Amino acid sequence: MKKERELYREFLKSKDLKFTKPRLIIMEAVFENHEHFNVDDLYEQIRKKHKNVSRATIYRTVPLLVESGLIKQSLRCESKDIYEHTYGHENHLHFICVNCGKIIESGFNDVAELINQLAEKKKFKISEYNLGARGLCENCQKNKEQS
Amino acid sequence: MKKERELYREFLKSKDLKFTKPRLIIMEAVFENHEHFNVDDLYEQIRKKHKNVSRATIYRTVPLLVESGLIKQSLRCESKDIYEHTYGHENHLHFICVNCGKIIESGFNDVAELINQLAEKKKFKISEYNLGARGLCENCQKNKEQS
DNA sequence: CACTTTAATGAGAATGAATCTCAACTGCAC
DNA sequence: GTGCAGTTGAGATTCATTCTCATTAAAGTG
Repeated sequence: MKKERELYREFLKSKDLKFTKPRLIIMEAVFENHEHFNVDDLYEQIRKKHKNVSRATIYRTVPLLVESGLIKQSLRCESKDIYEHTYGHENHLHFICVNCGKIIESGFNDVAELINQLAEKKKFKISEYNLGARGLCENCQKNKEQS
Repeated sequence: MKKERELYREFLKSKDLKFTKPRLIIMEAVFENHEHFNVDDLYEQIRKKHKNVSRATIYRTVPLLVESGLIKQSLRCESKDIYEHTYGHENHLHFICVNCGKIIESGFNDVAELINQLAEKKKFKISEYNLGARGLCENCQKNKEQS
């Protein structure tokens, strides 16, 4: 958390943006818990402690966190944008259960390299990539069988 | 197109759904041109020939085409859901230019297998997966350098 | 520390993609 | 052809996200 905070502060400074209270509160909330979140959940979480941080500010701050490289946008889930931590986390693959919304992660090594090779061939400059699969998690498979 | 149509008809029958004129018009429009589309573009395209097909019907029909396996949902682009053909097309990777919206495709062989292996480990049943990268296409890289 | 400038914030309004409603319509089985 | 359940069109509605604007607060300067 300490390091994230310093990186964030430096990022803001480099962009001539102010290190404000709401921006700090939101950043701390992001790194407090989950590795995946959407703005709505984040808003609820922040509201428990800070009644006066508005949705708009969260929507304005999350893209800053993305630009700073601390988090990245992930696949959508239930028609909401979701985000995940990147700082200190390896690239990974998401298995998203279409029934219960559960997100299962799985590491991989080779895919990143493959993608980079292909991008180079197409002269495409990657800023971010996503790899995700939708389907049913173990539990939901069992439940479906029964019914 | 013939085969798509037959597959679609069979699919509808198997689900006790009717093979209606709007469902045919929409399906034909989908396979007429693009391999990538969003509902808005599809609506405009259909409107040129058929003034009385409504947006709602397109929004209702596209999920049927997905369920039938003829198309699948792809990564979002410019805050709209986009879809791509699957029938007769191999799996591929998308490079999406965040500047001009261009979608560049690239084939791959190994990723699918890797994903399936990982899914099996996690006992996850995949119905569909996506692999996409955002960044800048060749043109937009050049333009950015100049300005 | 007070001052000044300029960006950032909160609250609610606005936007826009996607979904829903419901009366009118149409496949299709008989 | 008849009947009926599933479909449709049009517009209303929803809901995530973005915008507006008056108010507030960083943070450099003297």
